[in-house]
Amino acid sequence: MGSAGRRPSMLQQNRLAFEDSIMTNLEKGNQQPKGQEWTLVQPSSAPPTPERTLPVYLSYFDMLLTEDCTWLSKGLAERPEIDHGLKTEQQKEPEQCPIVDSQEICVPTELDYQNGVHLEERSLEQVQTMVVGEVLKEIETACKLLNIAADPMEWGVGNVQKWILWTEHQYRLPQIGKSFQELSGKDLCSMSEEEFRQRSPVCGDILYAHLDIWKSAAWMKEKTCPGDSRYNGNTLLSTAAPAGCADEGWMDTEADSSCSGQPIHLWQFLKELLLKPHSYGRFIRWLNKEKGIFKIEDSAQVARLWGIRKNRPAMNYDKLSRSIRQYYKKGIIRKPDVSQRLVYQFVHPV
DNA sequence: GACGAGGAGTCTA
DNA sequence: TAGACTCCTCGTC
Repeated sequence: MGSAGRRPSMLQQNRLAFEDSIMTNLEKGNQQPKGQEWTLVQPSSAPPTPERTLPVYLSYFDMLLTEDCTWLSKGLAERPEIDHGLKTEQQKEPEQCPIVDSQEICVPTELDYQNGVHLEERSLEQVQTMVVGEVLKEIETACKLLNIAADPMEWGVGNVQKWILWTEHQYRLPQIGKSFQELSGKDLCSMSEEEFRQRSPVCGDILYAHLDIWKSAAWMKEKTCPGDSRYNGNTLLSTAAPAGCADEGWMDTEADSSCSGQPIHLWQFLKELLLKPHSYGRFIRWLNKEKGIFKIEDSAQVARLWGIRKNRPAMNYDKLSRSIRQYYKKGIIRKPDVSQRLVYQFVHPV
């Protein structure tokens, strides 16, 4: 990767190695477990669901790689007169390259326009960069949700189980947590793919691939200069404040538990879920964000996520709702004026 | 049956 | 000790 004649910096080399790792493992992670069938996920305007995030990324990648990039490079080679048009278009939409330094990755040089191969490489880089950014955001979200470190080497036995439970849930893998009981993050990281397969013949290799993505992300983070934000689609790799601390207005100033380092409260957790409608909108969503009114769409899933977060496998909605009702007295949550089932309201939305 | 409300005891950081 | 978990009863839809 990278244009000829320019020597990549150390940071670039790290980034490229990381991208390779991500792309390789995404393909592995996209495999379906033996005996299970995944429905084909078509790239569409619909937001990725939690269960299908990686397949969606890969579908986008496949589509762009096999169709768009080929068409683009061929077309440009044959019709040099449209080159400038493309350049203008790319400059118009920098948000399509949301992660990396635009000078180095997003904006092709004149030489690139004269060489379709180079352009194809750059298009591939852009797609990879986009995919990597989304994966990093996913990891960041998971870290917040599970309250675990981004680096698997730092995980204790409980954290490993949380991560496995989350991965099972996220990618609809069969239950394999028992096969990896009493393993710390270090133990997990020292295992080979073969050892993963031995512990879980059905999807050990997939779990290994997902772990490798996390390891790669942690490695990249370690190599990245403090404060460098070129990879933080939000903030995973930045030493600045976490993403949730700055965006989305009133919610994050209080709700994001990762900002405070304090044990998370249920009301904070609910706000965190509400903050990620693209991931959890099917489970919990705003009815009226200004008034703080929200509805739990899938009570079992919300309870399950809360149970994972708090390491309470026996959590259910009955218990979760009891905790919510405790907030009535404290003036944190109440039932809306027009009471509806599974609908609650934050007392102080602003 | 699922959900909502609330009492009361227990656990845990 | 506060907050959350757990179990329980009772009422409503």
